Amino acid sequence: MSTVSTDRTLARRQQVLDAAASAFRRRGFHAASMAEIAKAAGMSPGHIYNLFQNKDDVIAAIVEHDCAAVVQRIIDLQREDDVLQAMLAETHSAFDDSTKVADAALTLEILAEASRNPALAAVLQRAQAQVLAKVEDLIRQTLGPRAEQLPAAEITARAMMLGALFNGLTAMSVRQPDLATMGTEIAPVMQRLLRLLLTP
Amino acid sequence: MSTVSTDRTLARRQQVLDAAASAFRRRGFHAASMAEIAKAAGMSPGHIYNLFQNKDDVIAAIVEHDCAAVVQRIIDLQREDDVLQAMLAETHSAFDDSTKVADAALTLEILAEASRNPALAAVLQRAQAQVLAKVEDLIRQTLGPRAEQLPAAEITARAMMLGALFNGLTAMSVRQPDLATMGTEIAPVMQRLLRLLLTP
Amino acid sequence: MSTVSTDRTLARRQQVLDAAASAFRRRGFHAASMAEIAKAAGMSPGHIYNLFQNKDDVIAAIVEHDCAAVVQRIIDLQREDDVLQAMLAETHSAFDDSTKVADAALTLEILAEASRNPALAAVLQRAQAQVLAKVEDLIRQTLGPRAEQLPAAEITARAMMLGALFNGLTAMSVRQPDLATMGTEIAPVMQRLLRLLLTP
Amino acid sequence: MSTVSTDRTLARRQQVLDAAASAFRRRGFHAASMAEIAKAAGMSPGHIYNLFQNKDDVIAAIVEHDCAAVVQRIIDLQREDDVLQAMLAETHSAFDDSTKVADAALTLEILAEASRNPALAAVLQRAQAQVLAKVEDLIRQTLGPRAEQLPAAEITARAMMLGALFNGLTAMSVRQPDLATMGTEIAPVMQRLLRLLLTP
DNA sequence: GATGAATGAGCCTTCATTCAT
DNA sequence: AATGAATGAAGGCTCATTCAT
Repeated sequence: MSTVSTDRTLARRQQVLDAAASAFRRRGFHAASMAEIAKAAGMSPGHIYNLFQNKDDVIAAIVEHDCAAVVQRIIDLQREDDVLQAMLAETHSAFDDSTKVADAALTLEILAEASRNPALAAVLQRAQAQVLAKVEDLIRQTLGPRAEQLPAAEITARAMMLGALFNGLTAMSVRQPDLATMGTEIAPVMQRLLRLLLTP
Repeated sequence: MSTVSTDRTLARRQQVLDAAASAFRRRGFHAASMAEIAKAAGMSPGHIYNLFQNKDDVIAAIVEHDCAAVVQRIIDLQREDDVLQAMLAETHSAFDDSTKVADAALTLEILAEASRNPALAAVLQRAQAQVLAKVEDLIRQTLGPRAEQLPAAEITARAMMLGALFNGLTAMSVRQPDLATMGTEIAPVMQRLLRLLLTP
Repeated sequence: MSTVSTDRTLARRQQVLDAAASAFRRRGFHAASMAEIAKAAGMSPGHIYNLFQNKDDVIAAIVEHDCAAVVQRIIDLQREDDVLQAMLAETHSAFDDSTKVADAALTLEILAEASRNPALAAVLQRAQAQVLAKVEDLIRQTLGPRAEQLPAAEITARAMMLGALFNGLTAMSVRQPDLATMGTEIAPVMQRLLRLLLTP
Repeated sequence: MSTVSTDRTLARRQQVLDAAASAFRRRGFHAASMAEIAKAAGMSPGHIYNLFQNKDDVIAAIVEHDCAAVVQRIIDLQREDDVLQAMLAETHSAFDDSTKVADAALTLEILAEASRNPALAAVLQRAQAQVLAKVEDLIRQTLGPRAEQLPAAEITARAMMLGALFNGLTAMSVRQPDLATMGTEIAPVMQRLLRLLLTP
């Protein structure tokens, strides 16, 4: 593993990440084989080991990449006129959008894996720190001027609970897939919860 | 696989379930081998297959068993004077209690597995239906007489969000294990959320 | 293994033989498990080992039993007015009768097994000696008075070739199952071959 | 499993086929383990699965290879001055040649296997079609000019019975290995049968 | 940089057989 | 005589990883 990263190398890495993300989402982390990923990435299995240390290293890179995507989505959210409404829409798609459901599976598997793999846990925590900071930003924004009256710990706690809420919906989308059927009923309750976390 | 279950057979099954639950919690579902479980259960690998159809069947039995435990915990909760306080205590232990953290890993892995294993998904959904009903009971109780004024769908939605909240905390305990350090800060926010779900 | 054989024991043995023959025919010798046979025979797996030494011993007993059936069929044949026509009918059923086709599979498997299992080979050869003798009888009968003019070795050779012919048809029924479709075309050729072996 | 086959890959495949054929002949299809074959082929068990889909695929390849060998032997036969005499020699070797006897075991086992394994059955039937066609050629040749006067179905029927005869001898070589002792006696009868099938 | 042939440990599962009762 | 719980060796197969080229 050389530390120099030419453009070419970076592009090759990205090919692997794209292929792996797709394979992991489709088949799960354990079920997706390196051979399968290599094929989808248009290179030999051996070469993946020139770009990544091992399979765990690939998933770690994906976690970091996904984290960036989450951060970006929060940034997008900040630009919305009605943040709360936008979040509700997010809630719905967690159950309706099949892509999101597939994502849920991978997210859960990564969390499970991380709870037993310290290296992955470290990556996840670093990523989480970034997301948390961004969510705190968002909350400060929705709070408006009164944000300054609240202690930082309160903001952090709200951000955490917001995270718990969305992660929990991911879990529930597996536990109760038929949720989608009665999805509309959830909105008002979710709305009240969000308001409680986002407004003074 | 006989359908009759003598006391002896039941005890043997339980030995496997205990050994498997421990192994799954310690090493994960995929990493734990049947040989390992058999050894811990004090029997031969082959004999496990006289008691269970296969590895999936073992995890399914564990899911059902865990579901019963959750239902029981809710029943215990209903007997508490201050349900809300008891729930807050539950929240804390999710981060402090190392047993709970180990449980979290298994829970997440089961959810991930279920999202790609229809048989397990079915078991999980059946279990979930029971838990949901019980949580609705609990909510009706905390709502008191005004429960009758709320539509059933509202109660269900609250129960679901309560589930999401606790499942979300499980996920967050992996994402941010250092949460325990600042655990106390979370309590007030959690308390407000719970009150919103449990009171009129 | 006691050497005394009460009526009850004999009956129990027969139950096993019937169950085993059925299972072997249906699933093959290797694929049929002792547990499966025990169930079909209405007894425990363990008890089979009170009646037979092992799985090979069961198949050996079946071979002996089948041999007796073959001998009986030859005796029946001898009573026919037109032996040759009766044999032709036999030829047809080898392809048409699905029971016979299943038998063919077992016969072939037993032969394969015997070629590597000396004990089974011995049983098979003893059985074969009986069948051969009976076929020689049959040939002598069809030859009529002129049988005495032929050397014994000639009769034996004819009997052997008759055996080869029928065993060969068994093999061909696997190699070319579509034979049944054009079965009628074979009759005349078979008839000539049989006449060559059965008449002076 | 790539569809391209380099020389190297082809050679490796052949190593497996040789090792497997030997192991199957020596120990039988079910008794021979992939590990055993891999060792004899000078490679790891895992690598066999880069060259063949599974154990069945290996036996299928052997069947195809053996079929080609049979076809070749028929071609050789066609070049003989006295086809009938050459066939008689073939008959003898079926009992005398220990290689042939070992072959017999494998042949029988393959037939048994095929009768319960549709994929193998398909391979066998395709192979058989080729052999049958070649035998028909041979018969036409021995019939000489009069072949044209016979209907195609008659030729086919003769070819089939010829196949049955040789397959039957294979079976008989297991049923009655002592046949070799009196082998000479069989020749005249066999000769007459062959003449009946090969001449007008 | 890139290949892909090759490894080999390890997994789940089956099943003939035994033995305490 | 009869049970059936229990064994444990063995089997086919997968796959992350390596390394000669």
